[in-house]
Amino acid sequence: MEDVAAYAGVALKTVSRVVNGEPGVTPGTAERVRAAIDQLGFRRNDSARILRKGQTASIGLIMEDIGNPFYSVLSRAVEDVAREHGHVLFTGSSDEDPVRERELALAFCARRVDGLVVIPAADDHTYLLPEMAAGIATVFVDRPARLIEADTVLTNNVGGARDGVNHLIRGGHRRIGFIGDAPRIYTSMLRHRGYREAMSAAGLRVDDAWVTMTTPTTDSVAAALRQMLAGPAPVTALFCGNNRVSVAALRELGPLSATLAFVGFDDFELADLLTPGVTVVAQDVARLGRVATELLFRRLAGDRGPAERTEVVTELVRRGSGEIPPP
Amino acid sequence: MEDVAAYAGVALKTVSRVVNGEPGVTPGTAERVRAAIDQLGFRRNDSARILRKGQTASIGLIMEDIGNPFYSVLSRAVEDVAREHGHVLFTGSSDEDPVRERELALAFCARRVDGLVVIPAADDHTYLLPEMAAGIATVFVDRPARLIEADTVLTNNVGGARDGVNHLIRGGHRRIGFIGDAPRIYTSMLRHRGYREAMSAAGLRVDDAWVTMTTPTTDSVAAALRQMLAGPAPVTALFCGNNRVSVAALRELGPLSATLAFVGFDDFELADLLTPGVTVVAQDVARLGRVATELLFRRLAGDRGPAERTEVVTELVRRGSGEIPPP
DNA sequence: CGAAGACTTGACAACGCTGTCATATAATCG
DNA sequence: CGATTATATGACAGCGTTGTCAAGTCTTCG
Repeated sequence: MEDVAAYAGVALKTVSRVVNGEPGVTPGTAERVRAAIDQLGFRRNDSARILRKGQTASIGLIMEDIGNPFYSVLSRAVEDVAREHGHVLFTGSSDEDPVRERELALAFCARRVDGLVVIPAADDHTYLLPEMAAGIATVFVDRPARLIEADTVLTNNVGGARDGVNHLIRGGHRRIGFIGDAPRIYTSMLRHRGYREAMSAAGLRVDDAWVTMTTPTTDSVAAALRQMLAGPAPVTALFCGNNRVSVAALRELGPLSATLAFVGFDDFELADLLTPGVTVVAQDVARLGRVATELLFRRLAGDRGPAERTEVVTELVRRGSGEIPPP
Repeated sequence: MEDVAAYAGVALKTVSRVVNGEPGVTPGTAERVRAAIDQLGFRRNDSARILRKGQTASIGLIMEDIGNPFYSVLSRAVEDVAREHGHVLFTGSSDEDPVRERELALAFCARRVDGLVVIPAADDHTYLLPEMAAGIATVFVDRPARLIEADTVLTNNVGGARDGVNHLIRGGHRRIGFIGDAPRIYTSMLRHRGYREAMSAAGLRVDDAWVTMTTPTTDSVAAALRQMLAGPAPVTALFCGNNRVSVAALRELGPLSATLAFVGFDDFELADLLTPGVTVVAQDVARLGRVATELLFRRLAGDRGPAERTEVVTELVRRGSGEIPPP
């Protein structure tokens, strides 16, 4: 900037004014400065600007895995809102590892992001308290913060699962299986609860052999299916707790999927192309990201109200697999 | 940091030493400083550090749309390599818009990222020359840079498309259709070339009605299919230029997909679950991202060789749809 | 024509950190 | 025990901006 100033024969500050479009510079002078900038290929160093202003115009997003379509769609929604506010976006994948989540969060905070959107993996977020006290706005998405008060945007997990299971019950099913992700995962736990609630509200018994909750692998899902389909009273319908589980189960079921009624939590691409089409409880992932990020920017704009908790509703999308009648 | 120093009764510089784990601090002093840090909730301000050191330990990734699984997988690979090198990652979606790509690139550069991984949309990248001259390493992925010399990592598009079409030809097909994305897109253009090459190498004629290249929409793909399946000599096989086109075509084909041989460029989730399973020319997207980012860090480590151009090979994955014989 | 006001421009400090170099203290050795 | 060396600590400048305030120039109007 000093070089530009010298080249244009003005003071440093005048260059700063031109660069930032501040008023009070004669058109002629401004033109000379711009020419010098072009000539010298000058670009403002935002690091210095950030240091001086204390505002980075950036936010951080921490999720489980950006490679997973669920999070990538969410990520895009967050990016769009950030962009509307002139912010750029840091992204990081925690792989469900609390240590890594913390590392990422602190790395972003050290870079003085203005705010943080977190899909939490940790079960203790007190490590964020000093950062939040220091003014870094934080919104939690998809799962709530643990041990601290914070803004949260969630899907209606219990209600959605209940809707899905009720759909099967209305179809005449009485023996319905459930395969979910590991129970320590918040959404997994709630969807399981929704399943139990729907069953018990309909006066239906749940056999232990019908329920499996674990990180889904080919083997674990195959075992779960064997277990619930064996014996004299096999399940006639299956509810899956998320899209990874659904896909694994459908893969394992193979041709059997034509006769076993199926509903999954989470929509996924091509669900409509399979035969039969896969009935799902769809979450509006983009909306989740959008709502959360808009809340974040409301905070950044100065909203100091108490922590908010928003729920985004789900939608039952019927495609055929949920409408298979019991044998 | 000054507060911490005062609290611990040492000089600023000593705090700096402790924070950075520099040698030459008595254990007792270090302990006192650490206590003060905890007490005051101090966190180093990386903005200042960056300004001082001139190194941001961050890289930027610009792609078409992080919400698209292709890019999100790539993004994850880039993130992993960045992490191995202790860098954080900015991401941004250009939506194929040259202006937006440029804005993002310059925004990242202004924040003084150490390097840039770009999946280009623009057809002129000279705007990056000053930045590259200023030392920002840049690697282009999936498509080459335009009008400048730069490191590039590409998929073997022509060869992959040729392989896919040859597979159909070996299956006995002589009338093979092609639906690709808009011809201005680099990969689209090359895959089209591969299709033409394979056909002409086999001495097969290509009817104009068999080829459509445009941004895929439900309507455009439906029209393309109608056109190539009408008349006395309809195509007996179809090759699609990317996964979006493939999915749209499969959706439009419906039950017809059981009789029309099909191969698509790009793998996609659940391709194995459809009936028949979808044969694809798979690119190793994660590898693409990994190779590119490793190249970037080689540059950052000081490698000043001439611009490199690497190709990543494709793999034909047979699942059934490509093995349907001609009627 | 002189004073008040409006506008343009510039000098300088400060943001929070790290690198350099100087100084004070402790350890080592002939 | 004094001289030398190793070690621990601190003072200070400077990274490239922007905010503050003062100074200079040009209008305007009584």
